Amino acid sequence: MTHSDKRAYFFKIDSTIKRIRSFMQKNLTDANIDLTVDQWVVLDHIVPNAGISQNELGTLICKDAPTITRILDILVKKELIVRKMSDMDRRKFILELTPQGKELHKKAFAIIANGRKKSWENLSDKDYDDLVRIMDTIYANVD
Amino acid sequence: MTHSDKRAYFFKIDSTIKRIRSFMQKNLTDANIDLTVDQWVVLDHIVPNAGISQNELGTLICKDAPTITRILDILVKKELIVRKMSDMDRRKFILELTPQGKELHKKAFAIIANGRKKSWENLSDKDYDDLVRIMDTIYANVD
DNA sequence: GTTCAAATATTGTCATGGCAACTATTATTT
DNA sequence: AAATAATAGTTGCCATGACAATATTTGAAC
Repeated sequence: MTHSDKRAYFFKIDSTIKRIRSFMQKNLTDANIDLTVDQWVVLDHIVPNAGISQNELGTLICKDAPTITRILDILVKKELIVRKMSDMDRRKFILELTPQGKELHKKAFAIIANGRKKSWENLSDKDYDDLVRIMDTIYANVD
Repeated sequence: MTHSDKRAYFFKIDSTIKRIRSFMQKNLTDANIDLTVDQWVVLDHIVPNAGISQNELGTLICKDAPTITRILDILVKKELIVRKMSDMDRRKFILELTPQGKELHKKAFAIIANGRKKSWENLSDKDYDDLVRIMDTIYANVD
């Protein structure tokens, strides 16, 4: 890798991820879905993990505890999820989607899936494997 | 690309970039350099572009005008850069590093260069080319 | 030359992210 | 059992990012 290449790679990834986020956000907004991309990520990870705690959710989606708290506050206010006290451990909350939450998740999923498809056009399965390997390698290098 | 792969790629990139940023930040902080990663990026792009305007800088590093304004406010307060009025166009500022700014940039550069090297271990030139191509393709897809 | 449109920068609001401090609860140690 | 440590979650502060609104200045149209 040349010197100038080394300079650019953080910035390259950073600007691309910002652009993808903005694209996904626009798709959601255009579909009249009142969710940010991060709120979507949270919703989408509660669905297959009903009853998950806030900490577990944070670990799962790489967000720290304060960020989880604040996103959940918003989702509760929007009546998309509920925090239930855990009987086992009264420090914990049990997270679940409301009926409206499930409905909105379903609607948003179609939009997001379409966005993922469009954003990956002209790229192959091997590209995907390479991307994952490169991301995982960097992740391990900076751990 | 399989369904489950499609689901994961935004999140994969997002969490990796967060980790890289945190790694670079720790390197700076450990070296007693009072700069955030984004403040570093701004400084580092004024150096080879002395006299650049705020808008041009924003375009260069993919940050919007308000973000540039606020990061520059901080850098001015830290006495690392100065905003000079443009004689050609009184709407514009001309950005330059102070002597302290140049000194800190030099010190930070060594830290960042080392971090880049470490973060890219076990990856090849071809990996870099692939990463850039994939990022550019996605960027174009969502444009 | 005045009017209108565009460009530059700033400010405001809200969402997210990192960090530290804090409360409440549970687990461990003795 | 009491003291201590660890865990779960919240709140505060500041930096960044997206978006909208604004002021100032410049450029274009007439």
